Amino acid sequence: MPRSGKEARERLENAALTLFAARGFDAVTTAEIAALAGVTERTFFRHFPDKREVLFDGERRLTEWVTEALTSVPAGTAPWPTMRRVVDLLVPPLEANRADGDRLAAIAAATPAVQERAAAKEAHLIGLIADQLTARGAAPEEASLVARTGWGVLAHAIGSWRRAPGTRLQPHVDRAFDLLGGLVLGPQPSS
Amino acid sequence: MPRSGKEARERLENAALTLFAARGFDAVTTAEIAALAGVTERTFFRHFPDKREVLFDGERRLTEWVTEALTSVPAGTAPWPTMRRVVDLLVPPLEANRADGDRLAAIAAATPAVQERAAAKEAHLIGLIADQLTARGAAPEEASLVARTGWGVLAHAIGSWRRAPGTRLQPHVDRAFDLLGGLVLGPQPSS
DNA sequence: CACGTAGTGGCAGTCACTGACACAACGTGT
DNA sequence: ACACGTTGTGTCAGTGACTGCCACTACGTG
Repeated sequence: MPRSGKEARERLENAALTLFAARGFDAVTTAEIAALAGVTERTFFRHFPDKREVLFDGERRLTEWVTEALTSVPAGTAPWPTMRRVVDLLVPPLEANRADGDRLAAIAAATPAVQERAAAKEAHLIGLIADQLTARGAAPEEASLVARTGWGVLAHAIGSWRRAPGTRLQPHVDRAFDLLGGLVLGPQPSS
Repeated sequence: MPRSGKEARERLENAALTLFAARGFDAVTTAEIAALAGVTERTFFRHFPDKREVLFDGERRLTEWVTEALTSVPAGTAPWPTMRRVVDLLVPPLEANRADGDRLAAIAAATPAVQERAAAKEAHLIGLIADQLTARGAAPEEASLVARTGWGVLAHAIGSWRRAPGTRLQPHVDRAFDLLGGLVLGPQPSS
């Protein structure tokens, strides 16, 4: 009885998150998720390519935020300032969806398989940023390094933000960028 | 008939690499690998926790190289110069084992599951470096950022090294570090 | 009211991976 | 020479993620 197709997908997602929260990712079977959502296991795999992907449904927006941030930066801006601006633009949506991020981080911390998927998504996103920077005129080599480093700074900032409850993300981002600048400049290697 | 236990493991690894090279990772079953190695499928899983891990057996040495490099840096050295030195020390072993790295990269490029595992291993290694930097007296926040960024530079250098056949790794590393320094310094953001 | 389409159920099957038990090869001590 | 613990292995049954195939049912459109 296909009401709209999207309803089933949402029921599946809710069922999965509920069960994962209650018993952990590994102790839940896809059949159970489907049963709680009122559909068949087969239908689960019609909406999600695999069991882990249910957790990353909200992360699709992250890609959109990144793309939107990139297009909003004036053309002609150099790669590194562009990346810095993109990170700043990502702060508001990330703060607004902290709950989702925390939930995913909690499950990932307890589930290697989920951790792997998260790491792969991150790597993929870095590649996407590098491609878009290149499309904006940056040298490919430079774009890749900027994307890696800039995202690394953001990821680091998010990490310390998560470990400091009650704080805002932006200061962590600023501190991380400042720290990076100080490191690369400060202790000048003699070689 | 346990000759030494290690023999079987090596036969399994060779069998797996042979089959993967011939037909691709996904088209090979663990039963086939075991059969070619002259053992049972069960024995395969006694030597390797899962199918993908056969590919990363050589990567165990990477962790050792990193640890050795870190311990060889004189105590008291600041985090960022330490990281820079570690990367330099990793160049020789990485160059010596380029074939292994290329083989793994080729399979990973064609197999998402292997790519995921590689990304996860990289993330884990970054965490390990951060921990060891912290143990050497660095502030945890600084250690984490240094490990992320330094490894990012190395990964980027390895990437361009792979795309430039016949070149040495060290120049790519030097160029990446210089490029990073120029970026962070050069175009000073007005904000 | 016929008709194409999208979403679903049902089913059989593959494959990665695990637990439990029994057995064979070795090393060691007596 | 013999008992014994250890280690590596074979065998078997089982779970669970994931897929292909076919039939069916709701729905929108003309």
